[in-house]
Amino acid sequence: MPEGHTIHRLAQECLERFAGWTTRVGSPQGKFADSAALLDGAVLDGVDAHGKHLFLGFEGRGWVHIHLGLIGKIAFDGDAVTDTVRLRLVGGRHGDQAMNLRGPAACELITDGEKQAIHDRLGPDPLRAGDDPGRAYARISRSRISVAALLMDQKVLAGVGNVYRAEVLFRHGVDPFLPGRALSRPLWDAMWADLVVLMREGVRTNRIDTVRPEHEPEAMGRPPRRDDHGGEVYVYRRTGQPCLICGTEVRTRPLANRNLFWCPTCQPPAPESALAADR
DNA sequence: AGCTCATGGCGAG
DNA sequence: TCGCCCTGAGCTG
Repeated sequence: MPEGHTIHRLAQECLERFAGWTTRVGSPQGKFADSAALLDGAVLDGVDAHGKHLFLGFEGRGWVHIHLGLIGKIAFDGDAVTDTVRLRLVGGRHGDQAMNLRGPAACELITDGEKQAIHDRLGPDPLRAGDDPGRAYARISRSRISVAALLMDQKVLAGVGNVYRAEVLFRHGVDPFLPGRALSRPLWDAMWADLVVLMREGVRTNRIDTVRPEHEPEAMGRPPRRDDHGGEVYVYRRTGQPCLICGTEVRTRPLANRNLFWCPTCQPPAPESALAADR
C-alpha cells in the first residue's frame, strides 16, 4: 500500500474531509487512547506529508504523526470499527466523515519541534513542491553504496519505496548495483524529474503505473496483463517473467531485507557495479 | 488453524 | 545483518 504517493493522497483526503471542523478522536484498539483523549473535540486545522510520514494538525494541541510502515492502512467512510483500529476520527461539516487507521508503525502526538525534527532527518520528496534534488545528489554522489539502496534510504530521498525504486531504475536503464558515486548528475536529474511525474500521477490515480504506452502489452502484440497489486509495472514482482521490452527474464535478489527486481539486459552492469559496497 | 508474505523502518549485536 | 513490530490476504493443511 504505502509509498509516498499514498501518504500525500491521504493527507489531501484528510484535509478535504475534516479540516476546519471539530473532530471526535478515539482509539478503539487502545494504544493511542491517552493522546486521543487529549485531542477529542479539537479542530483539525492542517495536514502535511513528507515522504511516507503523515501529519494531522489539531489546533493548539499539536500534530498526530502517522507512519504506516509496511502493513498500516487508512480507510474512510463505512469501514467497520474493529478492535485493531488504532486511531479513529469522526467529523467534517456534517459530522458524518470517518477515518480508521490500522497497523501503523507510528501513531503519536508530537509538538511542532518534534515535527520539524522529522522533516530535518528526511531527504527531499519529489512530491513536495520546491524540494531540491541536489540535496539528494550530494549524498548519492559521495556514496559507494548501490543506487538501489540509496533510493530506499529516506534520509537521502523521501517517499520512494520498493516499487518506485525498481521502476525508476528500469525506466532509466540503470543497473541497481551501480554505486551512487558513479551516477551522473544529468542522469539523476532525469530520474528525479521522472519520479515527480510518476508519483504525482500515483497521487491522482491511487496506484503505481510506470509502463509507457508504447510498451503496453497490447502495443507490443502480447496478451493484456493484470497485476495483482493494481498497477502496470515493468519489473516489480515480475520475477521470471519476460521483460516487457526485451523479453529477458526479470531477476530478483534480496538487498537490505527487501526484494529487488531488475532486467539484466535493459539495466546492464557498468564496470563500477562490481564494486558497490553492499552487493 | 497455521504459515508466508507484503509498496517500512527501527534497534540490538 | 538480523529480529522484531504492526495487520490482513492468500495460500496450505
